[in-house]
Parts: sequence; C-alpha cells; structure tokens
Amino acid sequence: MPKLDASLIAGLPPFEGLEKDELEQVLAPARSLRFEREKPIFEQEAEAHFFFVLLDGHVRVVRTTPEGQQVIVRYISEGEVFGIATALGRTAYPATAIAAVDCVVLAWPSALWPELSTRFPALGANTYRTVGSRLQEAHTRVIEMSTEQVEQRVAHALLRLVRQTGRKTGEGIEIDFPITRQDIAEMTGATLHTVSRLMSAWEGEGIVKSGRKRVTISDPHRLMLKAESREQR
Amino acid sequence: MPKLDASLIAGLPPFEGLEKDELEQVLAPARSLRFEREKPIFEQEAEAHFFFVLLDGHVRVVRTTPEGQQVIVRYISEGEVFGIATALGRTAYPATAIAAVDCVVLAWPSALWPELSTRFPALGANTYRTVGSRLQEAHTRVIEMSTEQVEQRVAHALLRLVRQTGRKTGEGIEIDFPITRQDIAEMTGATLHTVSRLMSAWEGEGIVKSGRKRVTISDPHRLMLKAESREQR
DNA sequence: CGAGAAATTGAAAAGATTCAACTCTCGTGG
DNA sequence: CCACGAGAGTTGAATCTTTTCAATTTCTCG
Repeated sequence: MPKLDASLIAGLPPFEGLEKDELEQVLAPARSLRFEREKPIFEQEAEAHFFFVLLDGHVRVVRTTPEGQQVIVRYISEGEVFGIATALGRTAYPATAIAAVDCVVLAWPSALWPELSTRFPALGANTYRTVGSRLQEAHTRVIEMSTEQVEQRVAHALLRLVRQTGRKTGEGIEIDFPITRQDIAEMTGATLHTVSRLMSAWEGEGIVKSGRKRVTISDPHRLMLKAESREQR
Repeated sequence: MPKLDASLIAGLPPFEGLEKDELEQVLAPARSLRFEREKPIFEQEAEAHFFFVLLDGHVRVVRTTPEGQQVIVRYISEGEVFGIATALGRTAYPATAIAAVDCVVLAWPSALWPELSTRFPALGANTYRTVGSRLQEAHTRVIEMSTEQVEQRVAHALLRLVRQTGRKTGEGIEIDFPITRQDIAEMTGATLHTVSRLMSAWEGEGIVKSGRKRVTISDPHRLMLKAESREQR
C-alpha cells in the first residue's frame, strides 16, 4: 500500500484546522479506493464498516423504499465526507451511495471514529457542522415540497446542483456529471414527464440547454426567477 | 436558584450511561424554565445561546419561509434534547420552538457544550445519535412527500404522533396535546381542507374520533392499512 | 449500424387545491 | 350565567396542476 500524502487532504473542509503532522496521523489508517461509474460504494442497510471522503468525482446517494421506489437524497461533491453513519451512532448505512462518475475516495474503518474525533477535535467539529447543514438542507427540502409547485422545485434543484458542481462552459454553467430527467424527477418528487416538459419549455425560453444526460444553465438569473415566483398555498 | 436534583434527568435518553455524580455535574450549570402554552421558547434566526431538554410538556418546532409560510418540522416529547444548534456548529436556531402545552425545560448555555460533551462523552454520543435519527426522519419525510399521496402522508403523520405521544383512553389512543387540522396540514404538506375531508371520512369509517383540537385513533390497525395502501408512482 | 436507453409530446384522468358559504364550539366578558 | 364572537371545522363545486397512459423520436455507444 502506497503511503498517502497529507497534501491530498490539506485544505479540504473536513480537515480544516489540522496541522500538517495531524493530517498525516489522520491519513495513516485511511485507504484510497477507486470506483467506476455507476458502481455502488456502499449499500443501504449494510453494516457501516467505513466512512469516506470523496477525493474526486461525484457520488449519488439514493434511498429505496420497501416498495422499491427510489429517491435521490443528495449528491456528494469533491472534498465532502459521506457514509458517516457511525458518527451518528448508527451501525448500518441508511442509504446507498453510487459513483455518478469514476471516483476516488478515502475510506477509514468506522471503528476508528471515536479515537479520531477525540484526538482531533477539529475533525469532529467539522464533521458535525456538515451534519448540521445536511439536516437543515433536508428540512429545506421538506419545506419546498410542502409549499412549492413542481416548476419551482425543479428550478431550485437545478440551481443547487449548479452551485455545488457547476462548471463554466461557453454556453453557460454545466452540471458536471451525467444526469437524466429521471434523476431530476427523483430529486424533486415529480415524474420524468413533467420534468421533461419543463426543461423543454425552458429550453425554448433560452434558460437552459440540455441533451442526453447533460444539462447546462445558460441563464441562471431567469431560472432563479422561475424558482422564486408564485410561492403560495 | 433551587438546586436541581439528579433524579430529574436520570433515565432520560440524553443522559443514558452517566453515573449519578456525573448527572449532578451536568445538571449544575442548567436552569429550569417554564413556558406557558403557545409561548415561544426560542425563535428562528435568533442567536442560539442555550440548548434544552424537555422535562414536561410538548414542543412544536416550526420553520417559516421568507414568504411567511409555516411548516411544522417536528414535535418534541418529554426527555428529548432540542435547540442543539451549537452541537452542529451553528450560531443561530434554524427554526422556532413553541410550547404546545405548558412546558418545563432545562436550559444550558450553549457555550458549555464543548466542555460538557468532552467531559461526558456519553452525552455527546447520545446527542449525536438523536441527530442521526432526526436526519433519517427528515429524509423519510422527503421520501414520503415524493412518493405518497396526501391520504398516506396524513395517515403516517398521525401514526407517528400516536407512537411518540399517544395516551390510551377508553376510545383508543389520543394524541396528547391540542392539534388542529391546520397543524396536521403543515406537517404533511396538504391543505386543512383536504385534511378535514380525510378525517371526516375516517371518522365515518370508525378509524378516528376527533373534535376541536383533539384527535383519537380508535383503530390504529386500519389506519396503518390506509398508510400503506396504494404506494405507486 | 443497430438497439436500447433517454427524451419528447399529446390527450385523458385524477387528486388536491381553491373559493365560498356555513356550522359548531368554547372561552370570555358583560 | 348566558350570550356572543372568534377560532376551528365542515363541505360542495369549480378549477388546476400534475400524473398517467401511450405513442413516437432521438441519441449514443458498443
């Protein structure tokens, strides 16, 4: 096993506030893993033997209902921790994580969490801060689903994706990984048909440009207007 | 200030695993407060100066959108921690907490969290376990809102309330605090009209019994059937 | 180049909301 | 102690958003 270098993780949010030698100590028990596009990194209900930091790529976190319906919980971007069930006192992963593109991750054995988070309090604090924002995000989503129409929800979802993973191109900001209408539907609680109709309409208005598994926002400002307008109920 | 007794909190989930003398140390910096029905305990956006444990009563946690729409995030029951923004690295409360009935709470200054959670690791672990289940719960709610119809969502919400706060009566299990159709609507992302129609129908079928601000489930089993049936999309 | 996945689009149907009017209940103050 | 008024709940009818069903087209990758 090649020794991992502290520069790999220096500057990533979870490790903010750690010294170089601390980074090395944190890194020592970690292993680096690669996952091909569409391969699962861990499965819902499986025992949470590891927790992860995403070094490169994008990960889709999906929860499946007993009836087999899927909902996309979130996308993980570079530098984020995920699979941290153990930090929240759970022994099993509550969702499945799938590499949306080819990915490189660091994995730590869950059993080390108590020791690591005590020895490096900043690591614990950073992680729990992340948990806090995810909890808020989840509530925000509940609120959106309660109070907004599909059009607003889809607009908000696209804007969030663009903010997290947008990549500038000549025609606007492109979402950095393959994403289907079905995926967007699973993020917003809509059907792929409705999403498709919306995107077609927006394409006509020159707000987005999209093709097979690709979405580019050409006019984020006007998309924001779509996201804000008509909040009632 | 009267000295608080360890027996007040012994056996409550957040303090599981602490010895009697540890309980006393934890309790020392806490103060006990009373809130009348419908009085706010803390307000959304306000600085999170305290975190709380509910000793008696029920608390409604509400988030308000910039447009003024309200959504009920959850109800807190006896023995639960709440207002723990500080444990998640936030300086402001993300929601408003309102006493649903007359309440007694313990309050600790947020500034003590780092010290308390380090000195009493069990306290930290218990709290983060709670956070973990709330995160899961929030995701469950997102999933319900994505995949279920209003009827299933309302049934699920009632069942959850009954499980958390149910009190056996002659006619079934009653929800232990005043709750309006509007409240149920704000928990499920429906309108009070739809909720009212559903409850009327269920009352006709002998599944629930309800009056002004009161709901009793007379036949939980048949309500479960309503909650489960017809999951599609 | 061919095949399967992804996307589009029309038409019909359904669920839930909106609008509106009305009733009931309970607490309060004269 | 009773009447009154506001908050809570009910219910019909019309409307609308979104889904469902179905058929077709487009894309891309092996």
